[in-house]
Amino acid sequence: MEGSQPKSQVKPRAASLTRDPERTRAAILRAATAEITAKGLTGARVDAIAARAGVNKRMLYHYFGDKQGLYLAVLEHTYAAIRAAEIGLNLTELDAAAGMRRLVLFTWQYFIDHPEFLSLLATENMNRAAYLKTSKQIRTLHAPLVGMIEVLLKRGAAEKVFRAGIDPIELYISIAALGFFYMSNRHTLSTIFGENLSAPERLARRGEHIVEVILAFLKPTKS
Amino acid sequence: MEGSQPKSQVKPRAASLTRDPERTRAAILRAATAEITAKGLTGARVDAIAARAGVNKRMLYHYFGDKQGLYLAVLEHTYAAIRAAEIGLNLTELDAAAGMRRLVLFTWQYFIDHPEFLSLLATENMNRAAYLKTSKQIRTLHAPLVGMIEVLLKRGAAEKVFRAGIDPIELYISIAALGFFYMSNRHTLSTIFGENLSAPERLARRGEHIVEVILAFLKPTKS
DNA sequence: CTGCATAGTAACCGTATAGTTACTTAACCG
DNA sequence: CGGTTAAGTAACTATACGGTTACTATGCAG
Repeated sequence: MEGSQPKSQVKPRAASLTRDPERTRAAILRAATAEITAKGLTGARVDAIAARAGVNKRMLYHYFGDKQGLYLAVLEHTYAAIRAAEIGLNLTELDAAAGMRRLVLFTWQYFIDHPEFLSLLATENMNRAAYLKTSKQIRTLHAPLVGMIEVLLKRGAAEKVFRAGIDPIELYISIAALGFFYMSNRHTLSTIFGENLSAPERLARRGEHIVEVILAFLKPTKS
Repeated sequence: MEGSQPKSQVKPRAASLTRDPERTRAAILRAATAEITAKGLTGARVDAIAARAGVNKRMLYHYFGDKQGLYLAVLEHTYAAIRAAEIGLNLTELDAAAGMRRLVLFTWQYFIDHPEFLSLLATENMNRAAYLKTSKQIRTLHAPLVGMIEVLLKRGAAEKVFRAGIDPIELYISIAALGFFYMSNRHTLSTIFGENLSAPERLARRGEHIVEVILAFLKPTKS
């Protein structure tokens, strides 16, 4: 352990000193995501991002132009990540109700696992979606869950286990809302109610609650 | 209109030049609320707040200590306002289902009318509720809607129009979530879906959707 | 009617911050 | 292998920003 290896000193510090644009770019993006989602766009400091990434500040400007360009890259990267995860969801083997349950729980779990996505959306909505509107990339990334919901609704209606005439976008918003609000506002809610809403058992309970609410809404009225 | 009144010139400019601590304080608070809810705490500029309020910047420090003190005052004032509105809600004359409908629509309408409340909560959650936790005032301001929901749930269960065993806090969070998320994320959602979610008819439709979702969840299962 | 506390003004200040300049060094291509 | 391009560094800069200093004016208590 304490011995030095005089033999193979060809590139002892190569891994960290060798130039590697992709790694540097990725490190900046990671650091920026952490800093911006923790402090917001205006609260984030470019010096802090550079320090966190372990790169010279100049590199942020080299790769991303300016702070706003970096923010846009973070936004696009984060949206691309959730879209990719959504596309990985396969519901074809399940019946309509089980498929809907899986879709709802998938969404809920994604929010639990990716608080940075919630923070970033909050930040971008404070900006009135100004950056999102400029991103052609994100606007071509259609939300696949809406399409999946549409299919489930049709199948469910055919199987007579769901009501007909439900708007998939309205439903998608509700599924997202029930999880998003709980997670994104967990700090104020926990304070107001004097309960720790982030406790694992509380999160599991919330997931079941959301499923119940959505399935109750979809259930045909026996009249 | 154009004539001057030479008679009563005792205090011609009195209203704007006379000292008036309460009015000045209120003007600062109003301006700070607008600036902070538009830009966030870190994005808000004390010079902008002073200019908007039409007062000397020094006065912000005179009345509120520093920027953080001003933010806390905005937070407390905004929470006090919603609590006051909630207390004004009277559901005693309605049956359980009608009462629940009114409570849900009241919450929804409050979010529509008070976007500053939504922005401020988003900002405070980015702060991980750090300021809320320091405010004894807000923490003594219990959410009255939870109590009202509890009463409605009991009455509804007795009338056999609601299921039994529903947690009022979980339900409160869901009622808030279905409206809050839609409004607070309306900019990104409108962009993604290419629809204007802020259109009045869309808001009305959303209100009815939320009522439907909540009442379906409360409905007893005929099994 | 005066003097003292408080409301209010204007100019100022230190520093934090986004962004730049001027330069060096590695890598790759012909 | 040499030279052009891109990756990377260090030091710097202009300014925006939160906060302060030093002062003036008002109004009310005694």
